[in-house]
Amino acid sequence: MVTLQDVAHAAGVSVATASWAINDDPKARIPQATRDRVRRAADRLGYRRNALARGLARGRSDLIGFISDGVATSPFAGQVIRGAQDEAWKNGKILLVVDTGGDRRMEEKAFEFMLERRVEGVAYSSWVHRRVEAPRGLSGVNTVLVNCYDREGRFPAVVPDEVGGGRSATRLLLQAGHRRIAFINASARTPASVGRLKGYRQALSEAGVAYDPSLVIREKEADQESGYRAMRAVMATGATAVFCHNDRTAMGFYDALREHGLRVPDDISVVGFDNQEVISAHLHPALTTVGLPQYDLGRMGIRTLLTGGGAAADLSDGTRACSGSQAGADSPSERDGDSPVPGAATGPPAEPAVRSAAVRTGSHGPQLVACPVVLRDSISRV
Amino acid sequence: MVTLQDVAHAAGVSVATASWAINDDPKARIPQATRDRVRRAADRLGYRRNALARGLARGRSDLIGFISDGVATSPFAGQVIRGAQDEAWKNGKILLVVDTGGDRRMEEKAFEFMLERRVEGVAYSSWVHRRVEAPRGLSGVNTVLVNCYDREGRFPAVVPDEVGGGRSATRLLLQAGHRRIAFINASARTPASVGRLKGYRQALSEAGVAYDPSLVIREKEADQESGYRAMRAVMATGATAVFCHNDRTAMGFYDALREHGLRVPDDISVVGFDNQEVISAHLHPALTTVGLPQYDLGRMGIRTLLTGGGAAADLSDGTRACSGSQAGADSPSERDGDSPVPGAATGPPAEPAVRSAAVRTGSHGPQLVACPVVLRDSISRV
DNA sequence: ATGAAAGCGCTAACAG
DNA sequence: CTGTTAGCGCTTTCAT
Repeated sequence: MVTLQDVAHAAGVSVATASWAINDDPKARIPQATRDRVRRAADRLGYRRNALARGLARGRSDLIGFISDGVATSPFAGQVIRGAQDEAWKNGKILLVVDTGGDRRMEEKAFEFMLERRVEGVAYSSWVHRRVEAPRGLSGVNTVLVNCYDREGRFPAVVPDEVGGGRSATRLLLQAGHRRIAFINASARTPASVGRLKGYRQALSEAGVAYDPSLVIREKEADQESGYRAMRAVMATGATAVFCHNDRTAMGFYDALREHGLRVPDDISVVGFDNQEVISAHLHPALTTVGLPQYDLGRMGIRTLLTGGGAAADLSDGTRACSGSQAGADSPSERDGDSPVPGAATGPPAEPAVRSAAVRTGSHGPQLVACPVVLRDSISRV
Repeated sequence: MVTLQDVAHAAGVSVATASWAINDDPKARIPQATRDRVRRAADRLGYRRNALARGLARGRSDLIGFISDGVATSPFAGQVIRGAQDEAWKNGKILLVVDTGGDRRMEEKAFEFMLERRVEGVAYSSWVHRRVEAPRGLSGVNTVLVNCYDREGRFPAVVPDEVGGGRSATRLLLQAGHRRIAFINASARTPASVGRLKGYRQALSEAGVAYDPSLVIREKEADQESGYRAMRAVMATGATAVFCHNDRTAMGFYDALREHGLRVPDDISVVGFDNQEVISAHLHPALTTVGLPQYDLGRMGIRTLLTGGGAAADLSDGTRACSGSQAGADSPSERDGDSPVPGAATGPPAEPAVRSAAVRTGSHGPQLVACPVVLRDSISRV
């Protein structure tokens, strides 16, 4: 293993100089010639920095912990990690990911590991948007909650804007001329069910349509079975459109419909939620739905962690703060510039993708990330 | 930040003694009393080991790199990570996960990061089972390929036993009395399409059923559309059962069937592949299918990395080597014991779950992991 | 502009 | 049985 000392020696300079050259430290004024000489020596010898030593000396690890209760469980979580990773990377940090499967014991072990590794913060994320019992052990560490929040609001949190999403979904139907719109909702009081219902009501109200409770079909779960079962009830209401709590529910609804010889969107328009691609993109006809801003949840989570707030960060790179319900329809485009990176040699690749995120930054409560509308073919004008 | 020195001081011993006590080093013979005294001092002060310093001193990081081209993309990859993580953990190691989204540039950066971190090995995994161009940079590092393999076989690899899986799927149908079994396959020559076809033929041949090429419907892709489209062709063959290349294909097939007023399994029996739960578990009727051994791929990958071979590892903990095609039907149960862990204080939680993996260990070619059969309701006896 | 040297927190000989 | 001490590889004053 070749060390900085070797490089210094080979380049005929001291280790100190070598160090400065390698990391091209701006505050060390070294002539370009020397820099190059060191660089070349390093390349020639195949030198590679030792992050352990570096971390020890600098007192920072450039590591960020990411605890998930289920990357595994869900087609969902993956994108969150992607977002988190990209943002971390952009700041010269790297993610230490642990999937605990929700196991408390594992969670604690995970903390232990991370703290020993001297992570600079930890993002605690949930598979499903929910309130969590903020695990003790988190206190004392720079923390952010992703796709979840704690009751006391002790930790900054970033979650999807369920209300805005429900509103967008309903608006889609309203804008297509529907007035009698059913809503198959889950009965458990989750952020999703409460929020989406609220959004549904807001949209109706905005459109001057009276809220009719009998149009809301409550199902215990929100899965295929529910949608399947709810179909009769929905059709009985005489609704011309239905907002399904999620894509899985919509899938079941499609099933039931087909068995009765009914068709989407001719007999009824449908909009889902979650944009679970395997389902929504491949149903017949493809399902118009509202997506979860997974990537952005991860991204904003890490950003919040790194800036210790988030609000400042939003403005700093073009992401616009909005009222929390213009959801996706017109979220601002944002180009990620090449932000300066600590330790230029380890700078991340430029992120070419243009991603968007409409974020509401309230001083109270979790940070809301807008849910984008995904237009497909399950709505017909009336 | 409290250091070992502080603890030593508080306990009235030297740092060396404190170190031994904390890590209860077996080869240091320290009276229990002293150990306890140190431990208590540590607890009292809230001491936490510094893995950076420790790693630097010991010359090992206890870090393993895991590069994925898509945790994000796929509901699949998650379980692989889980398996990898659990196995790593069991050995006192922790995973450094990077999702490159398949981007070459990012891949290289990922290597860089990992090598700087002095990972003890890297698992390079693909979202879909395929041959990969082993990225340069891997040479020189302890490596294992997961769910992929390189042409030259330079690296140890662990992949699902597609042949065995195809065979199991077909057998299921055969055992139910079917003789005319169609196979909707993807036409691209992927490990999945050639392997599953091979397995299909093997099963037929074993059952003394002649192979009839006209029963194999080739579709460009293997998605919902394909299944949907293939339905007519399948029914035209007069088959009483069909083996779909994957669950998505089966989903499309179901769709088409229903539109024609046909029913599963009365009009035709169906078996899928992949066990993509969102789909298979929730179709009507639920789809019998063959699963991908995702968790075990990850697990075996890391094990192979750690033991530098895999063969030895298999025998060492009860996993049986088999001929490579008894696939899942009767894979042995295995209980993960609490293997001894370097640095007892960081030992992983006991893994209570009983997982199984039938593995073929050939000296040539990738290590094969069996694909388990998942029985549901889409097959009827004939 | 560059070098010498003092750590960073811990481990592992080596002494006693 | 326990303490002393020399590193691990790098960063960062402080001199020069």
